[in-house]
Amino acid sequence: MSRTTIHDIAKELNTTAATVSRALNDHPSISSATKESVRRAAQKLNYQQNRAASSLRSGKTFVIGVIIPSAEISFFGSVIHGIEKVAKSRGYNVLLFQTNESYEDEAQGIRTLLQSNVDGIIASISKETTRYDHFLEVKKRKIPLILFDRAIDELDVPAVVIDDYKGAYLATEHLIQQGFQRIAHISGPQHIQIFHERLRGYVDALKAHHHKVDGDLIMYGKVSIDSGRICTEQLLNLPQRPDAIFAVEDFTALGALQAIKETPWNKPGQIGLVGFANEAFSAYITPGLTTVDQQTALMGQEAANIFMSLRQEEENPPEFPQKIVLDPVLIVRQSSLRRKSQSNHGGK
Amino acid sequence: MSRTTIHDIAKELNTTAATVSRALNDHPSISSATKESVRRAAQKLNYQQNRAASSLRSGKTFVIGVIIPSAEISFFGSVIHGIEKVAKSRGYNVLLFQTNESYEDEAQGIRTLLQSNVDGIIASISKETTRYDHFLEVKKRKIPLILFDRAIDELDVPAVVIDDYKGAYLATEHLIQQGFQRIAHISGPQHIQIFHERLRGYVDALKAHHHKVDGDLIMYGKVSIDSGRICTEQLLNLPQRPDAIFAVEDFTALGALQAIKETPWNKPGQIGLVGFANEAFSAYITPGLTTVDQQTALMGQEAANIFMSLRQEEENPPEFPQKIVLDPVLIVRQSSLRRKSQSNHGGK
DNA sequence: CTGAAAGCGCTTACAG
DNA sequence: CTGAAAGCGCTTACAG
Repeated sequence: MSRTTIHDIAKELNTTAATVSRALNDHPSISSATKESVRRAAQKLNYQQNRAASSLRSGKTFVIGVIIPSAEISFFGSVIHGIEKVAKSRGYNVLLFQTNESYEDEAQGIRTLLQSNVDGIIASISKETTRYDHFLEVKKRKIPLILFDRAIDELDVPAVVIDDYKGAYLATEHLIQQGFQRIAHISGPQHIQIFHERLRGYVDALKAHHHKVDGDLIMYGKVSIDSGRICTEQLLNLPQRPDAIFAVEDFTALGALQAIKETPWNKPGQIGLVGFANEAFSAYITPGLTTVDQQTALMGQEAANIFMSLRQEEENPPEFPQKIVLDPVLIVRQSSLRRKSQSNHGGK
Repeated sequence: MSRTTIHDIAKELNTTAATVSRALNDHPSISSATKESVRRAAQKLNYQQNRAASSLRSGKTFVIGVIIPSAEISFFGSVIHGIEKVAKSRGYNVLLFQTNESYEDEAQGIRTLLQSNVDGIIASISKETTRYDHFLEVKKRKIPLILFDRAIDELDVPAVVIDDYKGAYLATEHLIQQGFQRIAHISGPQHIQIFHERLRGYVDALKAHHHKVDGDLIMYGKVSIDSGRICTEQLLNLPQRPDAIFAVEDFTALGALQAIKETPWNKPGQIGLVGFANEAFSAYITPGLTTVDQQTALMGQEAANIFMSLRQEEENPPEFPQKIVLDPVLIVRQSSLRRKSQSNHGGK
């Protein structure tokens, strides 16, 4: 009792496999009567196409390979969601590979995806990766490669990123508009581009609103809860202490919040706080954390959309790789509202 | 400049494709000298196996299909992580399909995976699904099917679940041991098995410790933040109000926490609280939420392990499907510690 | 509108 | 230990 093939259907209908294949693929030169009877027979015999055979012959697999550091990180889970959603709607499937931030695993992943003849690869580069030979191999084989979030300009491939500069600008401007006067920033390592961009956005927003940029108010942390706490303690001990803090991302902001809460002279709402990333916890801590949303699911969708458009233009690919820069979205919650009580009363 | 095939390697070495294939697959009857030279030539020519061709001929794809409601839910992201990790270590890849809790999408997913000739399917059933014909089709084709978390006994297939009864028992016992006297439970809809099991665990723990089971202290909520808040307000207005609450899951617990904080007469630490699921936010709210961890990544790993063992025993499959019940892990944080100050001072 | 035939790149039973 | 040959299930250029 082996699987039904197009030959079984052909036999059933006294026709040939070629006709059956064409009918099932809705080939224009097949009469609609034939198509109808083939479809009926296929249904009756419970036929399922063998994709391996189809792709071996046609060269198309309708599979998109996705390479991410870890599906356990909610950011990537969300991006995968967006990618798979678009892929499915266009008849594509997603083959998933995790790198655990390792270069070796990433190179292995690329090899596997090439062996699987994926029609394209969407990837976010591992932290550890500094050589790009595996990605160059993908380019050499003319397989569409799209990067997201952690993009590498040097590779000269399409990418979807978020506008970190603008997100930081919006966050800082919001604090200014709330009336805060001395706004500090806890940044991260400057060799990582996104952190540097956020610092630039902070500085430019201050300048645009004629606020002084004070080097004492800029800390370089290690991007963690502990680091956020430590930097904040130092900031609050300054002779001229800040009245608001923009943290480079939400975990840093969380540490900052803990330090703020422990400060004896602090009253709720006295020190403004904004984070970045809109992590899962940000809405649920007290006070709710104002932050910058990165539109993660949209990022995945746009990456998949670029892939789809590359498929269309296969014969004459665009001269310059497309780069999509997503707009960050400021999410205002209680942590940045000035001198208001933090009671949740009546909140929902 | 098309891709290198085994014929190219054979030509290079004046041998045949058969020998090259055997050498690359480490076939025992090939001399090690031949294997070595084939491998070298393969490397030199940058050969990558064509998996479509291989699996068309051999019938094995080394692909595991995974069906989940959504990768955006951190629980599933974490399970995928576990599955992919084990799969990769054994040379398998993961083909991902999301159902968005829809029966139609789920059936479509199964169809796609069957067409892709996956070697096995690991799935968590959509909330909407009440017919199982698509899963029966998988069984009929003798393709290993493993369910996790949302398992269906009726299908009679292997499954990995968590022991909800035990998790609830541990949570309740912990509150008893902290010295709380009147412990309430906010449950969920009883037609969903996991919620019913948690209620049973709560009741049995009370009984085992000679606590009275008071129907007034058992609420049936809708499993959401709002519902947790509403149920808690009602509980705290009882003439004989509870001094601790075990919530059916962390979002309900979060709502409960909000209600507790707003209660005027409440002092920190006076009302004990435990949740269930160890959601991403649970560690970061104030006070930190004591909860029950579901070992999500382990759940994925175990599901993948079952698949691997089924592969081994392909010829004589086990008579009864294997069921793995994972041990829940109680994570104690501040929300359940009795009459202690909630200061974070010195915490890390 | 349909058929006959070749071939995608592998694997593997059979023969030596 | 290696080779010749068949075949997995499709698709598609060519012919009619």
